[in-house]
Amino acid sequence: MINVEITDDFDLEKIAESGQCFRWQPIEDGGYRIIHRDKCLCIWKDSLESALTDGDRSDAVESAFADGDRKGALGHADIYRLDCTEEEYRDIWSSYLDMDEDYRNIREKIDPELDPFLFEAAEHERGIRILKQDPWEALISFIISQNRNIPAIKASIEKLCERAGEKCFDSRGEVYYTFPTPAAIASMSDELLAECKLGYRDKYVRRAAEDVVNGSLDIGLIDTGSDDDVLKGLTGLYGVGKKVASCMLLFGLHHLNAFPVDVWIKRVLETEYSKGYPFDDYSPYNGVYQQYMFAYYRNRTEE
DNA sequence: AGGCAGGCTTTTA
DNA sequence: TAAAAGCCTGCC
Repeated sequence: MINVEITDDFDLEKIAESGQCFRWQPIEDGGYRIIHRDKCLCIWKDSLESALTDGDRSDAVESAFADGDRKGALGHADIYRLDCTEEEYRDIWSSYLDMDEDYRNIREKIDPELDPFLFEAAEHERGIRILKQDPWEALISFIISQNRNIPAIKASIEKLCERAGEKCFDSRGEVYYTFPTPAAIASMSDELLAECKLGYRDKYVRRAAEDVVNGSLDIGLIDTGSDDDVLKGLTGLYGVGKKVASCMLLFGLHHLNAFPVDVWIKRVLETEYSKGYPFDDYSPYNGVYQQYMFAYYRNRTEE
């Protein structure tokens, strides 16, 4: 168990509810269990007070930033408790959580006078980050996502993992399943795949898995060339249109300028930006702002 | 070539 | 019953 000090925008619940990841699970004491590749992390936000009284803080706390001490001294800092080693945090989780990116800086580029809607959205959704998820998992997850709401997506993905993923145990002894490899999905029977309730998308998922197994799709080589080239390559896949390809770009390949347009964002563009959206002004962070608007508009209209 | 209608599985609200 | 982080096919 380690403590990590985070000074940048970072909100576990907002990330979990943002719709970019589908396997973050709320656990006891307001924490979350995160599965990434074959690893599992339990993370809790601690109050600064409890961390201070909990033994020697200076030894226990690892700064999330190279200049964390300076930022921590100026602004506020939060302490998080993670059930991993310092090495695992440095090598895996800090990268997965995109801790090298300064989201506060990205957020503060928004001019409240020029773009009050985006400013309001970003203020409201402050704490969202763009995770560096496994590309294969992101591709399949967003193929599954099409024409379904988020609870339904989560249910299908969890069923898929239970049936074809690897069974593991977290630090609390709870079971978790890894996201299935292409080979594991390709070898599923029709009956087993049908149990995941993918509907008409099951053939897309199976095809993607088969394409990787037979070598016609190399996930490691997808991200080569210009953004347009990568997008073109992705939309060539069966069941992958512009929207799913954009999600793969943003959430699987971490192109922060990718801008997925789904039914919610379409409404935002129609109602709030009928005279056009200034993509050029927001490059290369269009995808980050998209996440603020997506979450904000969705939360607001679901009230 | 590019656009549009219709169909598609199942869950959620 | 309509809508859901859409896409494919067939047709024009």
